[in-house]
This record gives sequence, C-alpha cells and structure tokens, in this order.
Amino acid sequence: MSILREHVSAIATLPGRAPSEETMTPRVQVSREIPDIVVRRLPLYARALRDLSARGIPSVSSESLAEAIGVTAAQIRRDLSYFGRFGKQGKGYDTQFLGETIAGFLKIDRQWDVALVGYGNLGRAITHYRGLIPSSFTISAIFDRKAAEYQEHAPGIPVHSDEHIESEVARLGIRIGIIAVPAGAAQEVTDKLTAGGVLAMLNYAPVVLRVPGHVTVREIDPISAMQSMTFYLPD
Amino acid sequence: MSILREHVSAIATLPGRAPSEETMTPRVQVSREIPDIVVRRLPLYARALRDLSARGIPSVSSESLAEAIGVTAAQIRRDLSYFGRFGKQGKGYDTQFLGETIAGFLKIDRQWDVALVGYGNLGRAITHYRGLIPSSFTISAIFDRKAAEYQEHAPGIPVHSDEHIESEVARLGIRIGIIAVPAGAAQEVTDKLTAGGVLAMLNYAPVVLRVPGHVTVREIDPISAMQSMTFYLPD
DNA sequence: CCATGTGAATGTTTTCACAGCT
DNA sequence: AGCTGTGAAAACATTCACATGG
Repeated sequence: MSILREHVSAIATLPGRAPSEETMTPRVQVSREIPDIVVRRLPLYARALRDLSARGIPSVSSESLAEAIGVTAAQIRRDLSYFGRFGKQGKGYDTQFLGETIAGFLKIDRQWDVALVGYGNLGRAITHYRGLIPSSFTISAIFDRKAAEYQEHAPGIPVHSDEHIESEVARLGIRIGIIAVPAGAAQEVTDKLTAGGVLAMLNYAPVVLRVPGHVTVREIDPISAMQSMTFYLPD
Repeated sequence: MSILREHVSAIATLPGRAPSEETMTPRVQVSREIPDIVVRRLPLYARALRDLSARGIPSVSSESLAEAIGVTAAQIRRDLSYFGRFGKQGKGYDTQFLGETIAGFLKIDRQWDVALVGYGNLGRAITHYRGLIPSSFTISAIFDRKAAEYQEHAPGIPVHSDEHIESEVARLGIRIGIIAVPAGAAQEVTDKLTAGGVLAMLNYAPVVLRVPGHVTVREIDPISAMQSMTFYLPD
C-alpha cells in the first residue's frame, strides 16, 4: 500500500526530469526504486484501465492490455511488479481495481490546484481545455505580465501579474505549475514558482529550465518533436 | 556542476515511434543505424548552436554546449559521432557550421508544409503560434469536421471538411500532419492522412494511433506528463 | 489449461577514461 | 594544454521463457 516514491535519476533533455536523489530525504523506504520511465507509463495504464472498466470489462490480461496500449505484455507485467502483485493467474487483472490502484500510486485520485503562467494563445487554450479537470487538475491561478489586459477573458479564474506569483502560489499552497510564456521569460517565472513552493512544472517554453533537485520538470516541445520526425522523411 | 541535474535516461516506448525497420527503404541513408533517441536530441543541439551562433560565439566545446543544453559532454560527443567528426581537438566545434550541418541531417534546412486536423481551441492555438514558421513548418491546410463554421477564422489558410483530407493532402504533397481532434476521431483522421501520403504525425489526442510501419508518430501528451509528476509530490 | 511474476538473457544507452591530434 | 572521438565498461531497460498457482 505504502508505495513511497523513490526517485531515479533523471532526464536531462528530452522528456523531463524527475526529482534528483541528492536533495531527497533518505526516509523510511518501503519500496524498491521505481525507474522514472516506468512512472511515465503509469498514466497510460491508468487511462486504458479506466476505459476498459467504463466499458464494463471486468478483467484483462497483460496480453490484451498491451495490445490496447501499444506496448508488450512483458513490459506491463514487469512495470507492475515494481509496485506489487495485482493479477490472478489464469485470469488477468481486475480492471477497476488495478486502475484505481495505479491512480492511487500516481496520486491522481484527488484534485490538484495548478498555477498557469502565461495567458497568451497557448495559455488560453490550456485554460479552456476541459480534459484537464477529469484528469485531476484544476487551474486555480493564472499569471501574466499583462494581467489587467486579460483579466476579463479568464473564466472565473483570477489573473494576477507576475510579481504576485510567489506570494499567491504560496498562499494557495499550489504545487504544480504550467509554464506557457515565451522562452525569454521562462527561467524567471520558474524561479518565482519555485520560490512559492511549486514542486512540479510542465514547461512549454523551448528552454532548459534550471531547477533545484527536488523539483520535477517535464518538457512539452512539439517543435523538437516535429523536427526530429523530418529526419525520417524522404527529401 | 550546477543544480541542474545531469543524467540521462532513455525513453523507449513512451513518446512516439520512429518508422520501424521492416518497412524502411534500405537506401544509402545513415539513418538506419542511428538510434531514435539520438535523433530526438538533435533539435536541441541545433537550437542551442543556432543561438550561440546568433550571439556571435564562433566555437564551443562539448563541455559548454552540454552545460547550455543540460546533458553531458560525453553524450554530445557520442551522439555526434554517429554522423561523423565535426570538432577540432583542443578547440571544439564551429557553432555555425555544426548548427547548419545538424539542421541538414534533420532536413529542417527547408520549409515543410503541414496539414492540421482539428480547428478547435487547440488547433487555433497551433495555427497562431508564430514559432512554427522559423522552425521549418508552415500550416498549409486545415481540416475540421465543421469546416464551414470556422472558415472565417483561419488566417489565409483554407479550411476543408474532413472528407477532403486524403485528396487535398495528396494534391499538395503534404508529408506532415498534426492531429488536434478529440480522442474519438483521431484514428479515423490518421487513416485519412496516411491514405493521402502523410509520413509523419504529431498527435495531440490521448490515444494510441495505429499506423503503417513507415509512418512516424510523436505523441504530445501533457496530461500524462502531469499525471506522472504527481507521483513524486508529497501528499 | 491460462496467465502472472520474475530470474536470466539480451539489447540499448550512457558514462568512463584516455589515446591522439591541434 | 585542451578537447575530440571512441573502445570498453557500466548502467539501464526490455524481452524471454518458465515455474508456479488459480
């Protein structure tokens, strides 16, 4: 039950960084160390299992779950084995139970407040994306250099200017930030979020963010993704 | 080293698929032997080198390039070694030359037409994102189930209905698609793009797309990214 | 039987460390 | 003296294959 989060090293470039060991408190450690790459697959499992469960399918084998997700069955079994034993031999996994269990590990069985910084085109698209809420996240504060200008547009969410990032984030106890500002402003904004106590950041800006070791960063970089695909295109 | 955590881990099955070997044309290309994970880092190198070059810095060591990007120097040297020998011992790399060379490998030294499918909030944000063009991509055709409704909004780019995806994409010779439709429509749209000759797709829908082996897919999945970060948060 | 969970094997990616060139 | 490029080693990740249990 008590899967204590354990942190692995991390990624430098591509897909984000998990919190690094050095700054972690070496607390009572119940579980084996879970590779970040496994942690990054858990949301896919959770999603597939929720879907199956919603479709009234009570159990599923690693084989057919793998088929649905596009990974191998062995990988699913191995990944799950980091957390415990959830299957029944000859039967498979209980979709609802496993789905909820994984959601618990991910801590997405609750709602998280999120601070969004940058209310331009991208920030607005994120705000209006209704898929956020069912996935456990609520944008509770928006920040923009030109707060006054955008105030009216935000749907019931207060828009503050950048100077209030630290104080507001701290006041609300927000742990998650989304960075949707231009590259040049990203590091500054990151520092303010960190100062306010944010521990996880989704970064849309095409820059490498410098963060303390206990902060997790994941990069969303569609441009890099596209540029790496053209490599495979014929001339 | 700084607070920036350096260590790298791989991302195997998570964030997209390179074209599979079986269906690749075994041409003269270097590409077959180059790990996809290396290819996915090249855009970061290209970006950093372009910036350095623009700032008038004529040469750079793997050490300081690494520091700027947030990877290790050894990794940069190893990655580059897949393509050739570009450095001068005792000196480093010529920023402009190496930047242009990598851009050449990635084929981002030219402009690519892109088909965008889905013109909702997300699609519009993508369309208005001006960072696309300098990065080599031009949205040349937009498709939406409700084409007529949105026609007026698109800035000089024709908006077609979904039935015309195959024919238009084929007519314009478009090789790259962006999928910005709801999950339920993603596979259908993908099939139409594939039928029209698209070979690379950026997928924003939270679904596993089934594509022929010669098609590259990269997933953009901010929700999964956020959900994998909450794992590391304290309760 | 069927399908899990896991040691062992294999494959991949990163890092070390240094010979060799400028 | 400084820094690349690369064999060799280490670390990491995936897959195989099967003993085990419902």
